[in-house]
Amino acid sequence: MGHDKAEPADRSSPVNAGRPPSRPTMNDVAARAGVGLSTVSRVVSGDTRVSEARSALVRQAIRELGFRRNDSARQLRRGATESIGLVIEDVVDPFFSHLAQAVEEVAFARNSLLLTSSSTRDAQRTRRIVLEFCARRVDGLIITPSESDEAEYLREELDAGVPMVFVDRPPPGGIDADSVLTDDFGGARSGVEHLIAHGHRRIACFSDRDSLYSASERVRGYRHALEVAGITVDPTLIHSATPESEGFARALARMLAGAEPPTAVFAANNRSTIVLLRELVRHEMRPALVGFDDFELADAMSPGVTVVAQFPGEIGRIAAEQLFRRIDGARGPSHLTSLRTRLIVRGSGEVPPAT
Amino acid sequence: MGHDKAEPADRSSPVNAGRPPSRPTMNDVAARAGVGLSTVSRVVSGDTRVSEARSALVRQAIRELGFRRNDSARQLRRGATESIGLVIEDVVDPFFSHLAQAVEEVAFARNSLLLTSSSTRDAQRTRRIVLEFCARRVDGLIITPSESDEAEYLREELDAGVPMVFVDRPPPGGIDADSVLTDDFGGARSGVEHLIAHGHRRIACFSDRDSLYSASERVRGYRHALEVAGITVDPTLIHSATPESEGFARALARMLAGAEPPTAVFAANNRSTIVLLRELVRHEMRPALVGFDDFELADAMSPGVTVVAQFPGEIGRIAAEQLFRRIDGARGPSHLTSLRTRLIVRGSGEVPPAT
DNA sequence: ATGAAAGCGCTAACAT
DNA sequence: ATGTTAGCGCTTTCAT
Repeated sequence: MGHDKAEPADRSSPVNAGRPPSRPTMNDVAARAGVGLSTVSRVVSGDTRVSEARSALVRQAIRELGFRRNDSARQLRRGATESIGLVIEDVVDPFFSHLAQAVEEVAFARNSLLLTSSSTRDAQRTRRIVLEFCARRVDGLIITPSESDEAEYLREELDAGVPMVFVDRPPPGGIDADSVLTDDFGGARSGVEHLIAHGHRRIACFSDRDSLYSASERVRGYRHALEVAGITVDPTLIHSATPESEGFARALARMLAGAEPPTAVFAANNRSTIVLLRELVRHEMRPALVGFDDFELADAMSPGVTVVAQFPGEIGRIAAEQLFRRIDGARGPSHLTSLRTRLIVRGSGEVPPAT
Repeated sequence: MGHDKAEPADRSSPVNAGRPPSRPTMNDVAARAGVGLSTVSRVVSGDTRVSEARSALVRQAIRELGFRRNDSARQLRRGATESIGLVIEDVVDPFFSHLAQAVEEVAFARNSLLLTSSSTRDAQRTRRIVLEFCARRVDGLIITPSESDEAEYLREELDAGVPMVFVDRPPPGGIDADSVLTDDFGGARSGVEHLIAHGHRRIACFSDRDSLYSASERVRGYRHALEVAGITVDPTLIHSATPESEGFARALARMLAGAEPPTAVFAANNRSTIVLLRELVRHEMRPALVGFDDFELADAMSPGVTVVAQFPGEIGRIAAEQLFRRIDGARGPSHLTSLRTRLIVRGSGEVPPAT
């Protein structure tokens, strides 16, 4: 006696040794504990309407068998997965990892599992990830849309009842959904105004591809600040391309070697800032610099780097909370949340123009 | 005609407007296409043994209905989820985000979904995440064990047939499983030897809590390097605590203000390096510095920061590949993979001792 | 090539 | 308080 129980025949039999030993089910537990199936279900689900005696019996059997509820079955039956999906561009980018961290905290507190995947800025990949998440029947989605997202499949899923919140960029293709964004225009404007206030008139701008919402907004803010100050925008001082690309360093070198080199640089995103910092060290040049998006060690550089800080953690937290509100059934019109930036003065933005 | 099909009664009915409109199933598709259920299943699963005519019919119906296969049902039936779980400490830490990125790439290439959660170095949370992943029946797990992991539940899951690979630290509690680690001892030793070679004899060491495997290994490497060089280890020059803690900056200040201040500092992890860099800038002190683990902008500091680089991406890639080998049925004895570090010389480690 | 039917492991009525 | 039963939506024999 002791182990001649209702074990499925294939478990730990020599012939089957080492094969995926299909795990015990609630039925196995019920048999072992000598109770009904639903009693087991109740105990596992924390339903209180079970006598202490039977409950103990069940818990005992669970322990002996190493039972773990199969969530696939639970999800199928209940029609909800208690999970949400997050599509970001790149986990390695601190902006997105902070965003993801905040979303994870909210999800964790709600007992929801977070599925995160990186689109690597590839619209095809974004699409594949979103559809995969939907096939897994996530309760909702938080998405950083890729620049060229054709919105059709998103709209379909939205119509099918999957709540979505878009972050860092507005919903693509005029989709009507919640979104949480940084005030890119205002932030860029304030950063450039800061440089102007310190006497600069030749200010270069290094952004990202113009097809990216945030990139183009920031360039717009840059232009606006100049115009308001009565400074003519010089297009040769604007470089819009992926910071990782070859041309970036070359564009900088060209500007610095020009007839009227810029005395200040506005780096419109964290990767631009880093590339520029590296290049400026190499060239031993020290123009004034303001970066968009704060970064670790900005205060340990010499001089410290003045930045327009945005708040990725806040974006993530607000987006997740809004998403759960929708999941809980909130029906109102879609929200657009725009987050103010904050200028953090550290030294690099206050360097006066070289005379 | 046109929409009087076999729709479940509750879909898009006025009374139910806006409620989770339960999505169409394969049955709905079959009815609409006028074919059998299994034909739909075959088409969706890419089974070729379906006539082109019927296949087209099915795909048409799928499009019209916006059908997406319910993976919960599929998983339940098939007994596999095509997903793996990854438990890291903190997504925001570049070490872990690079690790996660590499795992994601391998999983993506295998059509497996990656579930990532952060333990925040909390053993309870680690446990909850692991059990959650197991309830979802992930095909396998990659785990950074928390320092105080009691290994029992891990062993149980392992015995239940869940493949596991441990990263950055060996399997806890003598569990017999694959692992992928950095050569922490050797790396620390080489970093400290580099400082010694540049004439330093008073070398401080800032590590993490000693209960962390990698932290204690690195301190061991530090001690070993000193001993081999015939330098007496001064315990007042060793600080082992979470870099985020209050005491860290104070410990540094105390050492620098001491009778025989260190002329060099060994920072045993990336967060220590960053905290130290910040503090040294504040104090305007420039002792020689070697950090363990490379970081962005290490080359843009002045001087550039010399580091013992480890390769989190490699760790992640190797761990994921090993995991999938196990998932595919590989049965051999467990592997321990140890990755060499590389010293990257940038300036801060070559500062001579102050005279 | 196609369809009918069984059943994966669970939850939620519905009995008792 | 407890047990019985009917599915959730899919895959997979097994017939045809």
